Amino acid sequence: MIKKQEVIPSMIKNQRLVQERRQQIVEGAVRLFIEKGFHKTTTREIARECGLSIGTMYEYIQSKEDVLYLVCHYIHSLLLEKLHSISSHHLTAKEMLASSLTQYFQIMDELRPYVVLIYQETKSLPSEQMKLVLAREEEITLFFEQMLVRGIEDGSFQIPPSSVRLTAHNIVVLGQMWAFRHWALRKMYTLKEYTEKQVSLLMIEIQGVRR
Amino acid sequence: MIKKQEVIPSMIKNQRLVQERRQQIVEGAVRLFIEKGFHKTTTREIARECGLSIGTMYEYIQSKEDVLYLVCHYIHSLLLEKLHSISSHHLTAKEMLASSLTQYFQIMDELRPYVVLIYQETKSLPSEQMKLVLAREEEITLFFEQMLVRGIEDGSFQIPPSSVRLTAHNIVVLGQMWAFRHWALRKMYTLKEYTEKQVSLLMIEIQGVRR
Amino acid sequence: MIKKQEVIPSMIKNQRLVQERRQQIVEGAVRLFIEKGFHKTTTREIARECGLSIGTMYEYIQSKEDVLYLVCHYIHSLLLEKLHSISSHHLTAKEMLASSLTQYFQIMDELRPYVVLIYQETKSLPSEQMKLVLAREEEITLFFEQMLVRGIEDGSFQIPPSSVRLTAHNIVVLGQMWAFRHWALRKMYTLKEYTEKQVSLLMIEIQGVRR
Amino acid sequence: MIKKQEVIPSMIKNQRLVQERRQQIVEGAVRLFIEKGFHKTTTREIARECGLSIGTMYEYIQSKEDVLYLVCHYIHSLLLEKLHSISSHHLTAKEMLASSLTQYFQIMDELRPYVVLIYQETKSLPSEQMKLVLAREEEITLFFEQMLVRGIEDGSFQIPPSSVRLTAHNIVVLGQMWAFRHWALRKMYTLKEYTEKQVSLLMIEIQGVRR
DNA sequence: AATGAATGAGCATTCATTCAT
DNA sequence: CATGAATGAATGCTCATTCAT
Repeated sequence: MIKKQEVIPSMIKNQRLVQERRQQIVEGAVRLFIEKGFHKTTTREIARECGLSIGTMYEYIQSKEDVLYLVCHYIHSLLLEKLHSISSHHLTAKEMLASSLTQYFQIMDELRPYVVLIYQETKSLPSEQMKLVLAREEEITLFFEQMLVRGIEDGSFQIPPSSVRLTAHNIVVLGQMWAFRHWALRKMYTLKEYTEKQVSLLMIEIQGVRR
Repeated sequence: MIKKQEVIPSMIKNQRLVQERRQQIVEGAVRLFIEKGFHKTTTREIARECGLSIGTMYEYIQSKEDVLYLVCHYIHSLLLEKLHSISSHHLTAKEMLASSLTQYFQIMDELRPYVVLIYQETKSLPSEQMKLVLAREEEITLFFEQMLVRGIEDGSFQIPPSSVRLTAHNIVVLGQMWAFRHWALRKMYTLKEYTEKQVSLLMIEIQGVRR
Repeated sequence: MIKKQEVIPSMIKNQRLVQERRQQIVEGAVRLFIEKGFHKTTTREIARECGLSIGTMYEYIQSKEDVLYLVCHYIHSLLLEKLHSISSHHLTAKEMLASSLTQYFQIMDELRPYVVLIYQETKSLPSEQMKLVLAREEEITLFFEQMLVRGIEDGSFQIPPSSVRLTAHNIVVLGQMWAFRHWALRKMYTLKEYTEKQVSLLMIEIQGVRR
Repeated sequence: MIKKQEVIPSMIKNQRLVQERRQQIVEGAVRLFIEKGFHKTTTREIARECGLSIGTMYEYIQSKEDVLYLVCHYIHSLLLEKLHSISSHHLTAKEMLASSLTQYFQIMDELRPYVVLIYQETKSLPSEQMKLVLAREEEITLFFEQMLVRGIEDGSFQIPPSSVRLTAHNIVVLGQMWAFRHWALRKMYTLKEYTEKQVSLLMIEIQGVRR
């Protein structure tokens, strides 16, 4: 599911090296993109930041947009990895979901600048790569959707089938919201407070009261 | 509330002319920004699109970022105007809110590209202007917050005071979500379905079940 | 016939200025192209040579290839202009042709570097512009073709119709040859000697001996 | 006469290997140069096309210009080889020349893209190598010059000594013209027609009518 | 002898902004 | 007030060549 679908060609043959150098590039670029945005970051800056010469960097990518794609891919990988490592050895489906949500909100807090970056720069990708990134974004939704489906199947949740996906979207968005509205939310709530309130709301939605 | 807080100096004295020309600029720019984004739009294109010469345009702004600020300001004006014109001659606070939410979702649908633009380009503003734009964004939240407060005061809603603002944020975000996740949501829901489900969820939140 | 078919768009509105500046560009570029060839000349060098800033130069052209096109166009204009100003107030068609040939060879000598440039760089043009340049090249052939036709019509020349165009091509090429084989020819012949011999040969061809 | 005048140093000692690899390089490069020109072909492309690594290729050349020189040398070798293999077991000098001319025109047709390449890219050679290439070009002229001299000596041809070399040049150029003016000539003549007309013209020149 | 990763000077081109008219 | 020609620093990207392995 988190398959590394590398669509970007490289001039370099040694695949191990390609992986390694691209990791370097991504790590340098992500810092800069967060700090000043994709458009205001120059390829020269990226090269300097990741310790490669401009020429060498271009042996591993084809265009500046490729760097953005690699960065988005990397962020989604981080996110999906953390998501899938969520511990779920709980007894009831309800408990498991609540715990997952809490952990998800925690992740959103940790990756706050990354989440904002994805939100703001995905649109700068060439359409082909944008599609791939959006597909990965949907994977996150799918993660929660499947969790919900399991709860429905064992009778724990009462969400009508037509609402399952929307509920998953709501979960995802209310989590990301902590990142992209942080400028406002932080003035009133701590992560803990925010998490408690939103999880509580989502649990109501999931238990199907009045739906 | 929708006070035109003009922070942008102009070379031109005649204030009526300044208003008029800036409206021209905004209307041209917004089309282009939606189509190709702020960074990929050139000042020349903006001038051409709004029927001014590049020189004349610069008599009314100081930098390209000013245009972005004017555009953001304009979008928020549109939004706030529509929001404040929401009809509210209903009997109960509950009914009034439900109707407002429905109308708000309708507005989000109409202004979809504008909402997305605000989401993606606000970060390109100089920090001073970004603050002003975010303040206007909070005004939208405030609109719903006040509506909730009225409902609480007359006993219709049971939201703990500490959650009022968050609920307002939730309303705003679940509305904007129809715009910025439209690429995924449109595959499953019509605006009507989306509105019904989300309004229903928000009404539960507001009526304070298990909170 | 020497119609200035300007196909190259410019950012500048004032057409007189466009003409003037392009003339500047062409005059600078032609010197450099002759000296070092099209590919080894940089746009910065062209700008410097013609006294424009690089930015200003690009207001009058769209690409480096455009400069090459303008240069080719200019050279053909020079050539065609000189060709059409060939005096031809002679009595017989035969005399007129001989004189024209002599003057044509004289022109080829004067424009030697230009002729070589056209020969070597036309292929670097985008195909659309190459076609236009080749069409102008054919105009030169046409010039002699028409002269031959007139001589045939009044009975002075005995060239079969199917050979008229080839004869015109031969005239043109034997003239250009003085330019592009000059490195070898100059070792043995002066322009005068070369002209006499080739004109004499061409006159035989035209008088149709054994054809 | 077709002596391989190797002026290009190599890192490799084994001369047989040097010959072999350079042949590989030339065969790859000539295809690319014809297709897209010398300047628009990259060394990487040449290496790929000839099946060598870029590093290996550079063991056998010193610069990209060296490849161009090798290519020019190769083309001249092809040309001179074909030229010298022209069958000449005819009786009279006149017949022999006519046959040679016909076969030469045939060769020019076969090698059309090569001839054009030489015409357009020789100027890109460093002057030292350009001289060598031009010397080989003169060898072609010399081939015909010698044929003419033999005809003069046995009384078959009546060309004044001062015109022999020019006549040889004319032969060479009228042959090459079929290649470099093919874009125009092909519209009116087949190779056969072209050959007949030009050979006929050249035979007049050689038989010295009115000279 | 072969390889291919690394280099960075250099290139064509863009574009926000200015300012003389 | 309006115009649009002029500017040049800055940008993304290329590619011939080298050299450690």
